[in-house]
Amino acid sequence: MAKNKNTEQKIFDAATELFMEKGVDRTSVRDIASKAGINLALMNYYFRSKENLFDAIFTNLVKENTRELLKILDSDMDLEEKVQNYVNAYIDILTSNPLLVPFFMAIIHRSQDKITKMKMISNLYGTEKFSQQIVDEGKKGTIRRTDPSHFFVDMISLITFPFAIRPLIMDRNEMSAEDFNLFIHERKEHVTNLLLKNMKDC
Amino acid sequence: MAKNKNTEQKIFDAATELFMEKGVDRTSVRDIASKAGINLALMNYYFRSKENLFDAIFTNLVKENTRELLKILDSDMDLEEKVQNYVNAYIDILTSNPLLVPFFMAIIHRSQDKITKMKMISNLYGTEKFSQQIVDEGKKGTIRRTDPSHFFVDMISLITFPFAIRPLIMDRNEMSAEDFNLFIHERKEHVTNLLLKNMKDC
DNA sequence: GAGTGTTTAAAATATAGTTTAAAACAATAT
DNA sequence: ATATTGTTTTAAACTATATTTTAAACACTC
Repeated sequence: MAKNKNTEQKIFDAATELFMEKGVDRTSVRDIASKAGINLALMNYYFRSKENLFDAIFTNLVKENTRELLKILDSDMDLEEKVQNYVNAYIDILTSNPLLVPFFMAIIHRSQDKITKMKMISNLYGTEKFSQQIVDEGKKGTIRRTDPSHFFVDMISLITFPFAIRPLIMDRNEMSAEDFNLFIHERKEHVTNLLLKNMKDC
Repeated sequence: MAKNKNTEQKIFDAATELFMEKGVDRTSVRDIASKAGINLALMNYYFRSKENLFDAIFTNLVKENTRELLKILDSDMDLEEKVQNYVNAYIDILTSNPLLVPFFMAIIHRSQDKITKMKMISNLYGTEKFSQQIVDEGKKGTIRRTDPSHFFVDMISLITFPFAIRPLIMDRNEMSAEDFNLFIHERKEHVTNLLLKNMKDC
């Protein structure tokens, strides 16, 4: 840990951790200040309010975690390779930060009014190009005709949902954090197969 | 005697709505009182505390919404019919109360410590009997050998996740609430097919 | 050492959940 | 019909904590 991180960054980091762990509403600015080792009022000095700080953190998290995924969707790989890459990359991202999904879920539920936030997560979603590719390959006959919106929802559901219910899965199957990661790792191939098999006629 | 049942129920109902809509932590007891049209102190009179009220509501919601699903899983249908019934029943329940999933997600994230709550949701999960059935039919050769825990996660993910991101789906595809219901209705068959097809060799 | 940006301490607001004490009510026994 | 009792409701107070604002202290640069 770099020891002279500037104060703004310390606040930002501490808040990020706390928001993800305990949820925005159960994190007080005192918690943030004390975790960052700074005075209470500094949060206000750097980010006018808690809500503002939250916005900054949220925007940052979305940017950090979508770039790679969108690049894959927009690339020129064929569908099969693309799905495979997307699933792997997405699961890798989430494995290295298992709280990302519950955090986003909470935000969707929490700030339905704030369309802006919605739009940002929404971009995690399929691009036009990807949808078109599914339609095209359906017409060409390389794959079964598939509704892109259902396909996309399937894919995201299968990838992300296990992280949303991670505590339940771990509890029920008596898994450690490592066990869970193993389980999730298995899902890379499992989900890819499930999705691709469904696209093929048979 | 009739009147007090009324008040208690009014509090219970108002709180249920608010908790599901805005989340537990963003709902104040004053909100509840005003929505229920009762005095602030009555909440404490009937349910000792907000957390207590929350527990009561939560327990009730779980009970209400799992009974039918567990009955299906424990029934003597063959696997194919069972999956079909489960998917349909689950989607019907969620369609008639689209906030159920986000609410449960929030709880999982919110009260990871409270094991009891975990266990309750956990029972939404596959029963032993169902898992065994998957293993058995795999051995018999009626279906491909399938890992029950992955299968179950797949099934729940595909059913419930769309509700967790409902605002996003609606926003992105410019859907009204009705459109969304239609989309979800389509998923009954879609998800069933996806799951069943994957269990067959081909 | 004046001026700048940064940090601290403390006061002022605001809102949360909970508790109290007494009034209003309903049912029943006198 | 009235007094007694237990239940339900009310308004206000209490306690705790969250958030925002203000002003002063510090430290660095020019």
